[in-house]
Amino acid sequence: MVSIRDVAAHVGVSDKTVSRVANNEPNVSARTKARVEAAIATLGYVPNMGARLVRTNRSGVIGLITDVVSTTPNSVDIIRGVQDRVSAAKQSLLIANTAGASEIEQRIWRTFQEHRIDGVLFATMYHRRVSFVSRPTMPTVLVNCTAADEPDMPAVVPDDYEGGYVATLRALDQGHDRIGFITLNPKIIAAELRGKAFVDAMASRGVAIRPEWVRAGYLGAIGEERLCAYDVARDMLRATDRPTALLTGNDQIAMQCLFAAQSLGLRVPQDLAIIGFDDFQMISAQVIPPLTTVALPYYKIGERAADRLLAILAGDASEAGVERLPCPIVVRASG
Amino acid sequence: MVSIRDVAAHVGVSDKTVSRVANNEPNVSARTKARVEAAIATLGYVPNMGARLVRTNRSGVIGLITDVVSTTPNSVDIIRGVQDRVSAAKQSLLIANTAGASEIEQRIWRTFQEHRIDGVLFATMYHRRVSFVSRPTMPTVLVNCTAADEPDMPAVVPDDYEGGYVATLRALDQGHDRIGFITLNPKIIAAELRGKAFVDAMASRGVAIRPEWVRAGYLGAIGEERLCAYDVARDMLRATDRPTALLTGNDQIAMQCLFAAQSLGLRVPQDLAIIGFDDFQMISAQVIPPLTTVALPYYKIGERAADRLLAILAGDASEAGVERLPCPIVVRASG
DNA sequence: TTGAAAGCGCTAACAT
DNA sequence: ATGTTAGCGCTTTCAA
Repeated sequence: MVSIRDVAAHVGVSDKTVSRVANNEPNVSARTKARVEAAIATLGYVPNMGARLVRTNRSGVIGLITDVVSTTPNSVDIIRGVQDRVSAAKQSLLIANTAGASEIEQRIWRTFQEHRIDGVLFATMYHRRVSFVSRPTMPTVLVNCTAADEPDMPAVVPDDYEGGYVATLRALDQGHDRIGFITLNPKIIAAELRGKAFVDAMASRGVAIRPEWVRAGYLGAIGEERLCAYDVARDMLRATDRPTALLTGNDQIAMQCLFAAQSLGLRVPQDLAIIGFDDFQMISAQVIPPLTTVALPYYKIGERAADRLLAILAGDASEAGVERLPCPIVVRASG
Repeated sequence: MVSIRDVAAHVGVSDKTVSRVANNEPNVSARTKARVEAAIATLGYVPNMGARLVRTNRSGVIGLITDVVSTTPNSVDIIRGVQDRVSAAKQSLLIANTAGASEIEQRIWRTFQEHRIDGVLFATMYHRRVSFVSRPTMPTVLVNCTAADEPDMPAVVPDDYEGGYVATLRALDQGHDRIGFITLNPKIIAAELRGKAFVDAMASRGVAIRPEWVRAGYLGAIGEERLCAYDVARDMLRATDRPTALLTGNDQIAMQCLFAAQSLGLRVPQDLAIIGFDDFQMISAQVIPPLTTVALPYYKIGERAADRLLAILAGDASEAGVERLPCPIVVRASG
């Protein structure tokens, strides 16, 4: 590989001059600069980040840890958002995932140290609280999660409360007063927040909540749940005394509600309004009828998290605490 | 950061001895080795890959380029497969995506060179042919794609022909002889291969193909297609002379067929069998009824691609050519 | 504006 | 079995 020295020799200047040009430093005459740039181009010189790291102790690399599980491929948008911002800042992204196992997590932290990562983004695939075995030694921003023990740790999460509120208001504004809610596993933070928002929003309009119309769409513990929304929805909708609108914990639940409604001869949205959550477009946009749903702003979450980490690396001390991003409602045809 | 020299001083040996221990090289007495290891642990020494790279010209990093587009988040499994194999080999993964834009692709190749990547995996999110602006300078394995100009370039792709054949046989074996096919954009390689398989499999049993029952489920050019399978399926199924089984280009098409069937009062699979493709579980497993579908072996594709690249890096010259991985059929309830 | 010297953390190639 | 010397490609520091 051609090194800075080859370029220097080719032009007849010192290494340092080439270094200056390569790093866009001042104090190089326009003429020299042009000659060096020409040589760089003809020789195909590409700087060696490893060598640079050895001197500067800055790798130009940001690490991204995810806990991705095979069945939840939606939040790749987080990664896209991160990537776009990181590469705009001329940094690179080293990615690793824990697959949920903490021994793997240990290995990853080590790998990151070996590469002298500048900072870390720790992303979870659903909004939850995490606790660290050992506190990360490098600047870290949490993505889609918050730290159980350290509330001040920088984090970017969706505003699930707001999203739940907006969804409920949508149903209310459409004139519904018989509103059901088929939820996620209620132990998940997102479910908790959205549930609270549902209660508050209903109360704000003085509409009563019917407890028998609020049921979980999943069975089983976190990470091992099985979708049962179809049966739950059929059960709820078969009665003559039934809801006319259904809020749901995510688009998969909403999809099963669609099937349930159709199986009972109920037209959506005329006989029953259905509102999804997540805006997982592969489902929400392609189901019949397409879903009105609340979007989880994954791409923006990734962007913000990356920007905040970059700010911290640039020495901005003000970047502490949890940031909540709004969840805009996407109106399609289902409710 | 603590360096090899600190460890050496702490134990009272030379740098090189510590280096030997850190790299598991022979010719260190058990006693010295133990003492060095103890010092490494207490001082918290972590080797600096950058420095190592400068000497050895091996970064221990593999680059993964994807062309991921926001609407197709399924093939993340490729990434998981790659990651698992790469980290098993104690290498790291640098990820970047082109978002389809070739100027970005240029920048990425450069970034990879800056980090003196050992090798590259070039992954596409749907099976297609790619052509390179400039031939990659480092060892490369193609993932889910083949090179337009260089048939010998190592590549790992799904065996779409086999998958299409198996799907057709499934319908045939269930006793159907009125089989329709709602396809992907026919310009996509996968569609072409599966289409050929459909023709061949039907011929192998002497069952005639009805051209009016073979129609595209998408409208528009590659990358901008709009799903129209619902309308197409309804059109096909409304006639008295209608197919009793529907093969589909992917699970989204199959899902829309499900809605179409239900809207016409057709029961699946009793009145109409539907077979998906991809086994995108978020849909295939959660639709009512769950889909019988052909699985795209994304995880395995990732694993194999990584293994082949690692083999090449280890000096194995035999790793050339395209490898096709079987697409197993996953039998659920729809057909 | 430019360059010379030194050294970052590590390992290759030799000694010993 | 262990150590010495040199140098990878780069930047820092200081001098010219």
